[in-house]
Amino acid sequence: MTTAQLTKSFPGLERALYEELGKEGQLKEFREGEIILRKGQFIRSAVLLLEGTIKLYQEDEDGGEFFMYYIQPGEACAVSMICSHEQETSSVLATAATDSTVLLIPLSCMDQWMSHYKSWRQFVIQAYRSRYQELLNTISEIAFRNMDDRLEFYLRKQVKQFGKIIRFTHQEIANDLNSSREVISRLMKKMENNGWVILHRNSIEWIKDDFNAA
Amino acid sequence: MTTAQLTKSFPGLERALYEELGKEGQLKEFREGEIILRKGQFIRSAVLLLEGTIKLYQEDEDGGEFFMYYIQPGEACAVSMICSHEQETSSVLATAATDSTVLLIPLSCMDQWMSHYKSWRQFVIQAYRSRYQELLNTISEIAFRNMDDRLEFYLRKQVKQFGKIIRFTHQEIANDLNSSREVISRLMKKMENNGWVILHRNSIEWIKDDFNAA
DNA sequence: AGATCTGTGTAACTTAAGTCACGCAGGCCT
DNA sequence: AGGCCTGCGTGACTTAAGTTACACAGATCT
Repeated sequence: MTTAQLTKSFPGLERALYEELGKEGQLKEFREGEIILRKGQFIRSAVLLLEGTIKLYQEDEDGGEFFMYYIQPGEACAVSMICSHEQETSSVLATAATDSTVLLIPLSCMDQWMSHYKSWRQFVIQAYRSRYQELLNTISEIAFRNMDDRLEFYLRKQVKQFGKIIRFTHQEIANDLNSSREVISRLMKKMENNGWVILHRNSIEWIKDDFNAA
Repeated sequence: MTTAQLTKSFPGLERALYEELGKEGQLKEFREGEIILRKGQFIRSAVLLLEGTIKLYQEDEDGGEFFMYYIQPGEACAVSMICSHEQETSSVLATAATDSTVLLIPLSCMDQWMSHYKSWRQFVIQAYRSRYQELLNTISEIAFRNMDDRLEFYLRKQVKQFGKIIRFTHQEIANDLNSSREVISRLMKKMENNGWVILHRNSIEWIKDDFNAA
C-alpha cells in the first residue's frame, strides 16, 4: 500500500501517518455479499474502507435485519473503532454490498495515533459524527414516517449510491425495511402509477428526476 | 470546582486533567424542564453532566419529539462533542429531566486534551460508544418491536432512572413514544390487569419486581 | 417442448395503532 | 356548594401494515 494510493481514499492526513497506515494496516478483500462483521463478533481491528461499499444492518434476535446505512471509500466503520477499544462485541452486521477492499488497523495503533496525529483525531471524530448522524436520520425515519415515505427515502439512497437502476428484488427491499414483500409490491405499484419508477423483473428504474423535492 | 468534586463524577482521570477541567470548565445550572440544547442550535462547548439527569430527544419537523435516552452524571453529551468540532448544528433536543449542573468545556480544549491525556481520549471514545449503542438499541426497539413491548421497555427505563413511582401522565408518555394518549391508556390498563403496575392519577407504580424477565 | 423456479400482482382478510367521541372522577377555585 | 379543568377509561370507527392465498409471466433446465 503506497502513500499515493492511500491519499486518494483518505486525503489530508499527515505524511508520517500515511506511512504508518501503510506499515501497520493490513489489506483485506471481500467479495460482494460476504459478511465483514457479524453481530456478536469480537473485533480486534478498526476497519477503513478503501474500495467498494459496505452495508450496515441492525440485527434482531429473531432473524430480522434492518438496513441502516452505507459506508463509502474513505470512511471508517465507527462500530469497529468503538469495539476495538474494549472487549465488547459488535452489535451490528456489516456486509460487502459490492466487492470491497478494506484496511485493517490494529487497535494498538489507534490510541498512539490519537495522541500523535491531529489529522487522525479529526478523522476519528468525523467518523463518529457522520455515523451518529446516520443513526439519527434512521430513527427519524422509522419513528415519524410511514412506509411509503420510508420506501421513497430508501430508493433515493440506492440511486445515490448505485445509479438509477436499482438491482434489488421486492423481497430484498422488504427485508432491508423490515417489512413484507407484498407491502413493497403494493407501494411500488403506486409509485409506478405516479410515474416515479418503472418496474422490471429484478430491478427498478428510478425516473423521477426532481432529485430534491419530496 | 475542586478536583475532589470532579473526581466523584469523573473518576480515573489524570491529576493534571482535573486541574484543567476545573480551570477551563464553566459551571452552568439548569432547572427541571429547561432546554439545554435546541435542535438547530450552534454548539460552542462540550457538555459534561455533573448532577441531575438530561433527557435526549430526536425532533421531527412537525413538532414531534421522540425520546431516545437519558444522560447520567459522569457522562457527556456526545452530540455536543461532535458538533463542537465543526460549524454544524445540533440535530437533537436535550432537556433537564431534573435540576442539573453541567460543566461546559470550550471546544479549543477538546483537541489539546485529546493529544495530551490518555484518560481524556478514553473518556471521549467511551462517550461515543455508549451513545452510539443507545441509538442502536432505540432503533432495534422501533424497528422490530410493537408498542406494548416498547412501552414496557420505556417504563423499565424510568424505573431504573427514578424508581418505581413513575411521575408521568399518559399524555407525556405518549409524546415520548410518538404515540397517542388513548393507545397508552389502553396498553397501560392491560399491564395493570396483568399485575405489572398500579395506575394512579399523574403517576404509575411499577410493581413487577422480576426485573430481568421479559 | 414440457417442467420447474423465481419474482411479481392482487384480492381478501386480520391485526396494530391512531382517531373521534364521550363520560367520569378527583382536585382546585370561587 | 357549584363550576371547571385535567387526566383517565372506553367503545366505535378508520387506517396502515402484515398475512394468506392464489394467479401468472418470464427465465432456466431437461
